[in-house]
Amino acid sequence: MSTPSESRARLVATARDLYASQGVGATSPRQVLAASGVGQGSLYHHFPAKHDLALAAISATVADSLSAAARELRGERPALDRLRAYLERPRDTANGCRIGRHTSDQAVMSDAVLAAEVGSYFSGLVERLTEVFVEAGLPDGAASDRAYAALAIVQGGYVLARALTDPTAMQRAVRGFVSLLTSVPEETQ
Amino acid sequence: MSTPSESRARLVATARDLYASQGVGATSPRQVLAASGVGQGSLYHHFPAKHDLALAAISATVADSLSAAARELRGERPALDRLRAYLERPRDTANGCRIGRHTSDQAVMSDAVLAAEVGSYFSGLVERLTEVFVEAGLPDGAASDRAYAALAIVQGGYVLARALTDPTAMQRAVRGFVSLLTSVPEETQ
DNA sequence: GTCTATAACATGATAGAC
DNA sequence: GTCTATCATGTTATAGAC
Repeated sequence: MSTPSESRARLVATARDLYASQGVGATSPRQVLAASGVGQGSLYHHFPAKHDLALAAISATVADSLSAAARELRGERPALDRLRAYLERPRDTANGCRIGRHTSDQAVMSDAVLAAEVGSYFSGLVERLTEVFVEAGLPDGAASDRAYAALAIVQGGYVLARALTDPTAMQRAVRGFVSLLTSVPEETQ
Repeated sequence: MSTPSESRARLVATARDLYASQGVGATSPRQVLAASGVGQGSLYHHFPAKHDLALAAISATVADSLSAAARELRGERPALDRLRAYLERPRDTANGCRIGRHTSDQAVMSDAVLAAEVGSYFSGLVERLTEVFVEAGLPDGAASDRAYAALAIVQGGYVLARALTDPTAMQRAVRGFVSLLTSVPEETQ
């Protein structure tokens, strides 16, 4: 950030897009160059190695996605309404989760720094979701389990939608989960 | 299958292992050669292109996993007991789902034949799971939604366990889901 | 059916001028 | 900070002998 150059910003933005649609391992520095219109020398000036570009792109996406989720999950409405809105929000099922997809990407998971970045996204989400279930009246242990389940529904929904090339797969999974949540008797909520 | 050679079988077995731990895109033919101990000429004799080896390996894994799941999900015990056993079965959370992980693998998803193979795995599982929920007394629509949810829990559980490098993440997600299933009043089951 | 050699190209990165 | 040129290595095959 010493010199917030235009090229650097374009490289990161382009990398984020390509990583979202192709993954990190399948995206070469050359592809980022071509798509961003920036020259070869610039890339290696700002990002000495592929790792550095990946770190900049992934951590920016993690930060954006985490703060968006935090915004959605707090608010005035009842806790379970916010949760439901979060689960039912439209998602880019064609590409899968921008962060979650990296769990199958060797280029990310074999790099301890990048893998930690992915981990921080999910531990952040687990925290937010657990808070919501605690606010809804669940004891800590049950709230935590349910937070993991809610997150798994979303991540698994992406997998199903991609595998079946059917965006409604995500909606069905969410509906199947939400219908259980809302039909549970008050005292066990 | 015209000539069931030893080399061919070893190549497929090695490819299946490497695909499970690294993905398809990140696994080069050379790596398969080295790990299998087979020579270069043999590979390209049996599998003219990388696609052909990938198809053989993926379809074998799909067939195995599907028939294992079908075996687990039918039987004498009550439907929801079988479902619960299926969800709680130990899984290789270190590597993720052997098939599900391919939904983030460009080498697989950009190849229509390989992508269809992945799709057939999930549509098969959805069918089996829907049957179980129908048997448990749910109307068709709700049974289908719940099948998608159950599958998403498993696939999402893999993603969480990998991201957090914590095998218990899968168990928590499953527990959060199963606790909802079993606390729902009889008439809505 | 298996071997060795090698081709054609992409990848990740460096060198040095401007 | 950006450019062009180039490099060593890996990848996906092909060729042709055995």
